[in-house]
Amino acid sequence: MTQTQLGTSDRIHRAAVRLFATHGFAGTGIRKIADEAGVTVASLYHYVGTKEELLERMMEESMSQLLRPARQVTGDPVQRLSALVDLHVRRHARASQLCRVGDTELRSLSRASRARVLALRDEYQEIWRDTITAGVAAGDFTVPDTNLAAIAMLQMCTGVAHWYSPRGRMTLDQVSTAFVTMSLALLGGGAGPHHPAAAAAEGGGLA
Amino acid sequence: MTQTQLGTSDRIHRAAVRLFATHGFAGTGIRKIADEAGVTVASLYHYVGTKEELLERMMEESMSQLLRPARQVTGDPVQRLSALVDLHVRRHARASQLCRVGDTELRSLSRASRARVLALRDEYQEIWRDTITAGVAAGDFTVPDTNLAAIAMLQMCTGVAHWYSPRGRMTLDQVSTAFVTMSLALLGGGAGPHHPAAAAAEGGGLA
Amino acid sequence: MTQTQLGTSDRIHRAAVRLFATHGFAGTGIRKIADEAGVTVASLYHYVGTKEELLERMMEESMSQLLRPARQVTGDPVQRLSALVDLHVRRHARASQLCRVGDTELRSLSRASRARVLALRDEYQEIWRDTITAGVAAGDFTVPDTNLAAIAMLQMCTGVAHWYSPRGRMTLDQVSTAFVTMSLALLGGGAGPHHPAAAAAEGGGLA
Amino acid sequence: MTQTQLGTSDRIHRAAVRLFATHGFAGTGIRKIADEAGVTVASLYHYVGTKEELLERMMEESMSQLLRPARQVTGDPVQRLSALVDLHVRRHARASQLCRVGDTELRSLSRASRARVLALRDEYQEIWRDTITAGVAAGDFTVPDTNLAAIAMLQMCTGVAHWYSPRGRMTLDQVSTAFVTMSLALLGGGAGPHHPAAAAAEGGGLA
DNA sequence: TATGAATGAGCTTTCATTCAT
DNA sequence: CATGAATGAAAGCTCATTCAT
Repeated sequence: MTQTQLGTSDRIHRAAVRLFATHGFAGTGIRKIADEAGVTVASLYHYVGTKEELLERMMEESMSQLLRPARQVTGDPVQRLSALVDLHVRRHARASQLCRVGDTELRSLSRASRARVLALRDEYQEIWRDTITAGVAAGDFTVPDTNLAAIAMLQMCTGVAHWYSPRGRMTLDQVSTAFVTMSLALLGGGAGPHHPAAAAAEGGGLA
Repeated sequence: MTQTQLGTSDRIHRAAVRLFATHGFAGTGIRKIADEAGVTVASLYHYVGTKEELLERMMEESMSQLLRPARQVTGDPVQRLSALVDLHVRRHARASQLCRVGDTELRSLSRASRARVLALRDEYQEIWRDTITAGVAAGDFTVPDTNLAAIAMLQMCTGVAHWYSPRGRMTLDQVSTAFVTMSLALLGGGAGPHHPAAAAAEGGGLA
Repeated sequence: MTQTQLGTSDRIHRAAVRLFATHGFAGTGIRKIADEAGVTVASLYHYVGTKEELLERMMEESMSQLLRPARQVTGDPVQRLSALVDLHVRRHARASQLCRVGDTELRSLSRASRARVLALRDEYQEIWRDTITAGVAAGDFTVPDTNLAAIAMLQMCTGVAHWYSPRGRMTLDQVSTAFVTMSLALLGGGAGPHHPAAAAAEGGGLA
Repeated sequence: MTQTQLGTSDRIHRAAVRLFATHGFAGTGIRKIADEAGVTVASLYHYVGTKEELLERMMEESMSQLLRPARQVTGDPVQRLSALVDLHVRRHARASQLCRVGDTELRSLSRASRARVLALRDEYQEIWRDTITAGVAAGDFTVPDTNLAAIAMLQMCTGVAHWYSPRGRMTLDQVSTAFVTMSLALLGGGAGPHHPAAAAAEGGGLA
């Protein structure tokens, strides 16, 4: 019910995401996209413009949908870090194809739009870095190097997009919980009761 | 001075690695490879077979140079895990282009050679998994899920190939040490004195 | 005047027939076909598929246009044989280029479509063989070997495609009559009044 | 015993004949010829020169080995015609590959050497025509058109190269006899005792 | 809104040939 | 004698894109 009768433009975008994720931007022809979306090539150009424009929109969407919720994370460093991991993991599991494209195809963007996407990414990483820095300052975390830890954890959580399947061995909740646990461990803090899902499930108390 | 007079075949392969890493397999034309290597297109075909054969050789080399030393890691679980992280990080820092290709271009291989590379990769991951399992059994590690931990750590260490630069803020030794520390933390074990580089540095080994 | 405004696809096919007949399939480049047809190479591919598909269509058309009328030949063996020779000679004179391609380029077909064309050819030859066999049974023909005679006569009549010209010494009617005469002689029957053209000319048929 | 230790040049020529006959001149690469002959490409050039030179020698050999014995045929028209058919059929059966190349690849020759080969072919056809003309004058043959008969019969006999196999249903003697019989029938003369093989077998009398 | 037609530039690969050793 | 190396040209085919209708 949420989305009946997908619009033509959306159909094209979905097809493109699927194909870019599977074969890469350079490895995907617009003919294949049009076929997959069930439109003619000329129609494709009518709706979405250039192949690169398709990618640009995809990349910016990919990054901003990660960034927007991250901006609103609040709480103490442990809570914030947990929330960031949770958001990142869930999004990379649920929108894995889009996330994979976002991760891989920076190189395929024009200089101008690469800069735009990089700015978003930098802001996103900054949020992670700041959280860790705050946690270290508060004595919650102990890491060899703040920046390194941020990058390492981001990479670790991003990997989810490559293997998660809703039909897999673990539920998404379990996966997310595990990643929060591992992340907090990595940061030298105990794997406390701070997992957002757990918190939500419990009813919120610190316990 | 270390390597004078690179052979033509090697020059081609280096050029291909560089370009595949930067623009992807599909995004790289053989003309560009030939140009970069300083040979004509026809000469390129005299030395290497198809563009895909170029990739195949690259991928298999990439995986086996990771696998070979990993097979010979010994010691208790903590030592072994530390050594695996060290090897992985160092290789991804030193041969970052090749490693990036190895990571990204599985999709560009034919079914047959993809299977061959995947077999190597599976063996490699198995070594990590086994080490973690052993560490858990020995009481050294505590993880939410062994398999998940292995994948997560691999992903985390692989990321090094994307940002490490010899002219960066940290030396490779520092980077490696930091990753070992974070890995052991993630596994719930203390960051003891087991880092190979550290061990070598303090214990007064041969060199 | 007979055919105004040839379609693009037809222009391409005609050009291909002309060139394949003259230089052979392997000796003809698609660039030359496109030039000859007055289109760009890319346009050529918009209309026809592969170069091989061009040949396939040509070969099947070549054989079926020979086979279709042959299937409907009726009368006593002498009449039927005369009609077969007449049809074969006329077609090889009128569509000489297509027939030459049909004769020469079986080797250039893929296994699959070669089989398809060979099936048509076999059926065609079977009609000739059956006619001769019937004539022998009826006492009209005397040949050393039925199969040999069929092949020999086919080859003989096929040759017309190599030398006939509408501006030559003999009219097509004369050529056809001569081949019917020689064929019946070869078969040991008199060159009676059974030539289709002759019959039409004398008997005062419809036209 | 007749030919042990084939010379390199001969090996190359045989390979070329085989391949040209099967795939055509334009469809055969020199690399394949070299491979088939077991030499390097450079060696091939050392021994036989250009691909076109290879074809030229082949074509001229093909025609002159047909022409030379034909020049020496003697006897009355029936005997001569019978001998010509016998020679043509036997050669096209025994050297079928070379004959097929000779028949098909005139188009692949340069203008100059095509002229040379055509001169030989014209002389050869002239012998056939003269024989038929003489037979007609002598009252032995009756044909609608001398030239047409010559061409038709040549084409008919040439066909042998396309289907004869030493492991086939009929011996070469039988095939040749049948073609002589059919030829004489075509020419309106009885299938008398003039077949060369038969004559040789009998001991020569007219009977 | 929708599409068939059209195209220049590019793709990967093979071609016949030469030449230094 | 023999060969690996090298090459410009051409092969068949696909590319992303435009445009008239």
